[in-house]
Amino acid sequence: MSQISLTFPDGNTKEVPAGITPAEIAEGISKSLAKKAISAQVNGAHWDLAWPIEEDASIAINTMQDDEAALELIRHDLAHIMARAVQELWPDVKVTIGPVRDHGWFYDFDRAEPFTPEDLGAIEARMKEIINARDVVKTEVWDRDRVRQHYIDTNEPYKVELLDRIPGDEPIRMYWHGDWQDLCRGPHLQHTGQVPADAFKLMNVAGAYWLGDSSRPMLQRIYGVAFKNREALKAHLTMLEEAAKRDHRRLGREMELFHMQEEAPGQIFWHPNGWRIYTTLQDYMRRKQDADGYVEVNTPQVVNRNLWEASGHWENYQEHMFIVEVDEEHAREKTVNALKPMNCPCHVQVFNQGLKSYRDLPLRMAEFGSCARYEPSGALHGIMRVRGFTQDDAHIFCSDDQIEAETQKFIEFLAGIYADLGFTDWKVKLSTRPEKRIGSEEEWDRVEAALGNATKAAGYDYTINEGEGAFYGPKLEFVLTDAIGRDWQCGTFQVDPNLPERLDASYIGRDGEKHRPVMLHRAVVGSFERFIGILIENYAGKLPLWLAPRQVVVAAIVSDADAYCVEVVEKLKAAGIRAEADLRNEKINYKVREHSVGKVPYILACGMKEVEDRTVSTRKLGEKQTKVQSLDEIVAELVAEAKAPDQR
RNA sequence: GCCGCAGUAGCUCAGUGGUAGAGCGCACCCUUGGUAAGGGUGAGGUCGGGAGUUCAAUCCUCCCCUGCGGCACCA
Repeated sequence: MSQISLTFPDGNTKEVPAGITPAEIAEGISKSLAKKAISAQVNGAHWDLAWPIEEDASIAINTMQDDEAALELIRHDLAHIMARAVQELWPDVKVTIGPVRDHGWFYDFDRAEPFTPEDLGAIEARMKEIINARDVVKTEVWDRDRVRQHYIDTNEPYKVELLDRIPGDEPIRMYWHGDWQDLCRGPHLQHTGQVPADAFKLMNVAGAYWLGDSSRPMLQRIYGVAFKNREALKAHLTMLEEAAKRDHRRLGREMELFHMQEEAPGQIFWHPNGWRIYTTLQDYMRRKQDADGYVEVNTPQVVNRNLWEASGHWENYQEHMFIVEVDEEHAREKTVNALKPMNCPCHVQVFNQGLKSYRDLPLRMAEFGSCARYEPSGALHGIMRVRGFTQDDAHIFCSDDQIEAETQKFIEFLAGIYADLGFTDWKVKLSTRPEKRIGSEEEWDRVEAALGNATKAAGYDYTINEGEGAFYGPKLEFVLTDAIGRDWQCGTFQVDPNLPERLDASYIGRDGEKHRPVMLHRAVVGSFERFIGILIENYAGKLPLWLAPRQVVVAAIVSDADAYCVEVVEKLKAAGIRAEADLRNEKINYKVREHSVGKVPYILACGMKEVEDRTVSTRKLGEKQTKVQSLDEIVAELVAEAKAPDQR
């Protein structure tokens, strides 16, 4: 038998017979390691203890102390255990796939009846029985035809299809625990009892298309979460509760920011508090844009079909457009219009007025453009995904050789805004040429390189989103990570030579000839509606003072202090602070609680002591202790803190 | 759009084949209270919309709308 050389984590090497398994290696090291071992890393790959090693390799034995390997195995095996439990309870259910994901796993089933919450309880109970049975996991490599015949015989059509999708040269592994069998690439634990029985939970059932394809059957997906121990599971469930508390739909109600109702699905009724956030953010963006060389325009909402046909939207985007037909009294035919889903065609119309010179470029045309898109009903989500929204949109008309410089300028612009708004953790993705595209390979090469180079020049790294660009050009996407680790794609930057062509935009070059400009579509926050939702959730409603709709409530402790409270409010208002008095016949405890729930950043309480000393008792949101300050002191402090970041 | 679940007072929710309840909020009264809910009284609902079954429907059936969780979508 041939020998192979294994390298251990400590750098030692050992000659062993080819075909040795990690289980045997662990056994050779120590009895206790053999007992604790759960899997191995072989040349960096996650390796089942039972898989033979046939060539020279580096090897490390994993135990339950190795979090990544342990969680992977626990979650993966739970997917199989759940599938087995389901088939034991309902033998006619067809199994499909069940990958590890996020904090757990999911498994998709084909079953005529929907799973109910009671079913989930039954499945969970059955899973615990399987775990307690400590069934040994067995593995065998089968040849392809045998697997296919097996799944034809057992009437598992999805497995047959999966089998056919496995590349021809990969070994096909069959696993068992108990009598239950599955096709799976592994690795696995050694027996079901290694899975902690009290550290998982089935969360919910949802529909999911087979292979993610909306033309394929809808399956039922059961989601589960799993951890190494019960404490970790509990911590996760607590985290979910905390996340639910910062849900912008809930905070939107508690802070009286907005509401939505069924007469206008996907559109927002902004209340005074919410609209204050909106206009504050928009004012800030306008100042930033003005300072960065943009000109602001405003264009029509309802635009005739002719323009959408010329731009290509009528052909490619019509299903997402609100169509407005108007019977004009004297017209022979109805005129057909659409609410604009995007601003770009209108901006080209502005550009096309009058002859443009190369001296006018780059022309940075901005609009807080109100758009309407008929989003699929299932996509709507609070104020994050809506049918009526306003973008911080702009189009930069420029020549080819200005693309790179404009890209870099934009990234620097965006970075400053994200920092001002409290987001320092964000990344750049470069989406490259898709399969269906226009333009030459040389053009794509050049423009993709321009975007990549500009990103680096601005001081940022990027990852590639292969094939995710628009059909007319590549794009950059800016994804920010919020306070609880969720990613949101907000900023975008797209190179578009297509629309100027379609809408016949041109400028006169230095050579006196007509040239075609390129358009750079760009946005920083994306839609104000969605971005405000992100801000609310990121800050859990505790917005920085400059964005907070109600900045200060002056609360009377006794009614004899009412007049003084009003005086304090007037003084704050005169200094530009958004302040109101709370003179209601309630105890200070009640007022403090209510305004804390309403996320008011500062409560200034005033009783007779404050009246006599002309002071206030300041309580900052989220803090328990209070501070007695003179009127002048608190006004000065608040004025300083309430300044927008660009005005400090 | 697809699968599943849900829709009862402003909010959170309970409930029943015989025209409905709680807590909070709201109004009024008492209380003037020192930093996260003081007490009392009262008002408030076409039980999402439509059709059907029934002597009778908020409750059962069907259709629609909206929301929620996913999936798909996000030229």
